[in-house]
Amino acid sequence: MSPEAPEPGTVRPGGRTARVRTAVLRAAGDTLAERGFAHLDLADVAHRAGVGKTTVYRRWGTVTGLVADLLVDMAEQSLPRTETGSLLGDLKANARLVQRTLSDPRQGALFKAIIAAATCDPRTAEALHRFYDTRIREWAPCVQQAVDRGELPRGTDAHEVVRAVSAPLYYSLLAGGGPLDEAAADRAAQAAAAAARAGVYVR
Amino acid sequence: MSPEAPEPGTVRPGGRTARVRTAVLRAAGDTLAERGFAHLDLADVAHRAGVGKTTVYRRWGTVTGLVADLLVDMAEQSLPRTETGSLLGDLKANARLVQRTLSDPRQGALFKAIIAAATCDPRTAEALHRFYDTRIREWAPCVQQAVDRGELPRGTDAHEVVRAVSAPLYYSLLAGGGPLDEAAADRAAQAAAAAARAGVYVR
DNA sequence: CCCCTAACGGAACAGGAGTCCCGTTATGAG
DNA sequence: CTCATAACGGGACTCCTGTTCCGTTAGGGG
Repeated sequence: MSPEAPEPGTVRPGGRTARVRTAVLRAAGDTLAERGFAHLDLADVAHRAGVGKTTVYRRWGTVTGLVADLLVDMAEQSLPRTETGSLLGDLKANARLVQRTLSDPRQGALFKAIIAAATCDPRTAEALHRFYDTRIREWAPCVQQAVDRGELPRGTDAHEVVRAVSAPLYYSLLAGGGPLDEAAADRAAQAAAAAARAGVYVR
Repeated sequence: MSPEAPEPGTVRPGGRTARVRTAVLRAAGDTLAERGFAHLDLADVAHRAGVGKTTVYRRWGTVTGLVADLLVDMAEQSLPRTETGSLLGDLKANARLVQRTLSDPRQGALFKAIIAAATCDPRTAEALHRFYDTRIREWAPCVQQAVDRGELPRGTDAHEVVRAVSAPLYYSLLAGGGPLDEAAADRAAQAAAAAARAGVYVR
């Protein structure tokens, strides 16, 4: 993201730099959620963060660059999954977590903006992939446990199952078609479980 | 879309106006696929279309407005679905159609750009919803036929099943995770069929 | 075929996003 | 504590996106 890598001297990630990063990323998230990707002005972000405009342009350069860094930050704060003991219970918990996130006005708008940014820039897309990878890795074990318990066929691709839970919820967010409520979340979980039991995700 | 509705005089949708619209929408699709949503300049679109810059700004105003009109145009040209006689065959045909569209460099990039535009503007989002609605309405009958044949439980929501086929393919396009090949298309179709057979989409 | 005017086109204009320059602050090594 | 310098901040500057003005072209009713 930073335009030029500092070669000669020492890097200084201490105090001020970290504080600026935190403030800017926070302001970026807020502004992105409110105004959306298209109407985002880096000068506005800088003003909100109480930081010089030049600083934002120097460290992140573009809107997509800023979003990419925001995603790295978001991936670091992954919440632990809950365990219910059954495959369907775990998948429903995951589905409802995603559903609540996307339904929330701020978070939903933020994700829309992030997705928009990712479609416009390869680096940001890569950051988004890594973000989802982190989330999926967190939830995959509950599928693997179901395989071990004999609830699902051997060789089931755990990651594919977890992705299958999220997919219809994101589709609702972006393409419309039905409200994004708990019923939709439960349907997503049940559909993924049914397909997995039928052996669709055996690799 | 048009900034102001002409009230007093007569509207003239004839010859020249239609020609300009066609040329501009074509140029918009090309430019959108090549440069993406973020780096789209309406002046560039106008130049490609061999049309005055002022005309584009007057009729469409913004990038999102132009994309919205492009979606109306795309929805009008919906291709007829194929019929294979079995539920899984029909769903696979649908899945592969979507997969081929999204895999194609031009079409894939175009859809990414359109989705980005839709996340930035409510009107464009509405146009995108209508577009998918058109497509889903086209394919829903094959699910309904399966219900009538007794392949699926009564009361199955045909639209939900069709959406379930597309969802994972769009998820792959936007969030990554696995190649967007024929195997992925077949998996999407099989998963939707399995979930539908299990009664997940009974309303 | 003629005329009114909807719609288009060129060019000048204005506003704002992003860049550059240079002085100031504060980090962290010695 | 001191100093070299990484990192920040303010403000002027540039260029490009979008607007406005007005003259020109062509659709379609009479």
